[in-house]
Amino acid sequence: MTTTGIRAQNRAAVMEAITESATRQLLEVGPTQLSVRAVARDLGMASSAIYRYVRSRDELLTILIVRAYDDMADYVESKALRVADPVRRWRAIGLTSREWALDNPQRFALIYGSPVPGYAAPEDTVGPATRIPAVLVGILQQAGTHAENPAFSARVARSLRPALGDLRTWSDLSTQDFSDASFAVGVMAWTHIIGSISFELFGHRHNVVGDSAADRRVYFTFELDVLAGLLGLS
Amino acid sequence: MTTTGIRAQNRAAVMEAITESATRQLLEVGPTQLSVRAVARDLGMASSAIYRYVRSRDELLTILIVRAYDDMADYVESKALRVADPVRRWRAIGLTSREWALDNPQRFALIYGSPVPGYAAPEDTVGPATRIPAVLVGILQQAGTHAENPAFSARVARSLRPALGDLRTWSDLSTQDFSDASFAVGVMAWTHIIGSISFELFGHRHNVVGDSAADRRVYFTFELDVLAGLLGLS
DNA sequence: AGAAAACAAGAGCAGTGCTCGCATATTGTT
DNA sequence: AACAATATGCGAGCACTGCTCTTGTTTTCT
Repeated sequence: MTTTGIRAQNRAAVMEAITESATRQLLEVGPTQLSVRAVARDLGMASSAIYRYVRSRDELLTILIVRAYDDMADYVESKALRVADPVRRWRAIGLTSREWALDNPQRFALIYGSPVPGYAAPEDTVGPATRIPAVLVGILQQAGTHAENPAFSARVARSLRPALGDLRTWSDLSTQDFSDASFAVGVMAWTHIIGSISFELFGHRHNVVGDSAADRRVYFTFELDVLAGLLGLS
Repeated sequence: MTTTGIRAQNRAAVMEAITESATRQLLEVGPTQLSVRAVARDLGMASSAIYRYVRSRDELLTILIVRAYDDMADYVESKALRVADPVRRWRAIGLTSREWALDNPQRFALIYGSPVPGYAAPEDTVGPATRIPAVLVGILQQAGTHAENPAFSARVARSLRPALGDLRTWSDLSTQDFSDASFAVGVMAWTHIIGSISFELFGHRHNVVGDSAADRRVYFTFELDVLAGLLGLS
């Protein structure tokens, strides 16, 4: 095994130190101001040495993106999977997602704000990015097909179904436990959670919802309840 | 009048040339890569001369932000205000907002993505930013209080009302034409429009909704219809 | 006409991402 | 054990960035 080699061990340690220092800088100055040279200074090594471990600044940001997705999913799962009731689990997903975002605004902006690298979302990110939505899918499966609102179930059957992605990507269960309508509304619900948090974090709630933390939380909870109705959970 | 002075005229012309060149660069390379020096090069002037017209790079970005808000509102208003029927006007707001965003992804990211300057959203931006929501508020006023869904009207009266901003900021009409519940759901609707467009533009619809432009449009229209039901418009 | 203000240009500072050549230290192979 | 291949670290350097300061010129106001 090469893992016992001095070099391999050291490499892993340095790699960890780089991401750790970069994460710390990210929290302080934000994604746009994150500097490879500053990370090198922080670690006491030459700036050129960093490039032995990280191909470019964009690759460093990609690493931070993956870690942010995973950390957020860890946090949300640790709280939401405790509660079994579908409605309460749904609310837990929303509230803990928002909590994590308020505690890590720069990291939230990194993953859900405007993409900082050119445009390519590397494949490494899709797995961690879908962990929380996967929990939401589980709720909808558990709750059954109650989201079959006649108002749009006809529309779904007619034209929406072919526009949706493959449901089997998201679950091993048969599709009869998880209708297209539920999936369509579930995507809406997740979109709204992230959209609302983004609005709050990026300053678009000014003069719309009260500025206090309590007001913001009340309104967000209201949104979760409306969405629960849409999901057929209430 | 100083406007007839050679210098004042020239200053206005240079100012316009700067923002015009900056906008062009914004479309090409995005907000993060926008460079003051490149604008100066494009205009054939020394880089230091730009700072006679623009205090800093952030101020230049703020100018572009205001223009983006205004251009988007111009476009949406020019289409949506043509149709009188509330439901159709609502759909027009959503569809034309998305159209503008797809045609101007970098400018959309500039105003609705992660804030590029430190954190301060200058006061100059709140006016242009609320033009489209104001149209939406007009629809809700015209449609009356049909959004009084009993499911959450009680909740609104109980705890949500004090968390909302002052309605009078948004309209001259009396509040009896425009309930708190309508306002609360209206904010949700606008939040969702921007959130959904952001998801689509920033790559979060991968493997969720089909990749074709037609699929994306079908799903977005579905969202608009669901929201119309929420708004009490359908 | 002369003072005051506005403007343009260049040099320069401190910082950035990234590359290249060179020295050193650790590996794998004869 | 000796040697070659490889991995790592360092410093210099390139081209770029935002921004400031000084110097000289042009327009405006008194």
